[in-house]
Amino acid sequence: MTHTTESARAVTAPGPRLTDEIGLETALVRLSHVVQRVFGEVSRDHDLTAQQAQLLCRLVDGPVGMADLGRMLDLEKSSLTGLVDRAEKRGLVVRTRSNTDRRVYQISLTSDGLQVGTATHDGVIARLGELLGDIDEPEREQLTARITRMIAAAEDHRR
Amino acid sequence: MTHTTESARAVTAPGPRLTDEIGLETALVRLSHVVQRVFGEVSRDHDLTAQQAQLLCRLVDGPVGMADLGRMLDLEKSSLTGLVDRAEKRGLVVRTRSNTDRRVYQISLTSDGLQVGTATHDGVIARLGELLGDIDEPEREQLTARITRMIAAAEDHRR
DNA sequence: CTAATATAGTTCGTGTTATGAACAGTACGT
DNA sequence: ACGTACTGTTCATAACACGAACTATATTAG
Repeated sequence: MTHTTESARAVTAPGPRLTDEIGLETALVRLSHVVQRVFGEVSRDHDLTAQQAQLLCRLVDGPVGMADLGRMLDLEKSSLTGLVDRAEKRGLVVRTRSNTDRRVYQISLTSDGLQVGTATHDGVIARLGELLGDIDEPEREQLTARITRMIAAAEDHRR
Repeated sequence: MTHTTESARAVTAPGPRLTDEIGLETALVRLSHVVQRVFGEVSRDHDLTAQQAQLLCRLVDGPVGMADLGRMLDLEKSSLTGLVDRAEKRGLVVRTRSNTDRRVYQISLTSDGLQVGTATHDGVIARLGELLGDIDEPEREQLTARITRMIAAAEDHRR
């Protein structure tokens, strides 16, 4: 039987495989990393953290309550409170009590937030467009469809 | 002329567009988010943070120096020091001085690290496979090729 | 060979991100 | 009116990430 706690010894690798020939799933992981990096770089250009930028991007289509926002961003409510706090302190975002349900705060962009949010959003889209390079319309649509299906599957899996 | 600093007023959105019909670039952002979430969930199942899991996954093919690791993970060296410190404290990873260059530390997995690293890796791949659903070989290859090209483009862009 | 420079990592101080538990207020069904 | 569910905050804690300053080793120039 194997024991879980090992002495701190290095273990030599089986075979140092080079970067060639990666599978689709691995490619997806790498791609995700690339997208995150792009997001981070563009955000930094606008003096935002990646998370703040994500937040702003989710608000450009209109105010959203904390709970919905938490679901969108996959954050615990306490995490979101902090994120919104900092964004509010920077004047990017405002909390407004809902009229219909006095528990909920509607989070909306200030005009500063809208400006920097759309700028970041557009920047990210543009950079991703560059990375995509030349891609004809059929492939673009097929790709979009495939990804959309994956996202839907992930959404399903969440119940 | 517009001034950068605005009073903290909410700005009403132009048009609350629903989730239908998103562009490819946006789909990529969402997909990236999904992949990150999967990574986080699987990591948590193995009592790892997403970053620790990323670290381990980068080491399964053999030891890597801190500098290379930093480039792989896109981390400043000071950030990486902390990440490796915590991983080492958990017995997942070991630092070994290189024989040829006595400045560099080779980071290698312990057998614990190898085990949990491959388990996490396999888990992520499996979950992504589920999300991909049925996909015939030609499309799979086309998709892999497209993504690989994007990754290469990103690598290029970094100089 | 020595001096200058570059590279590998760490340490330290600071700020951000993320979580869970405990809590307060509001809505809603019975 | 009561219990329950939901919305959001506070608090304590930990991981994460960065830049500047620093040590030590390697490399290059003269």
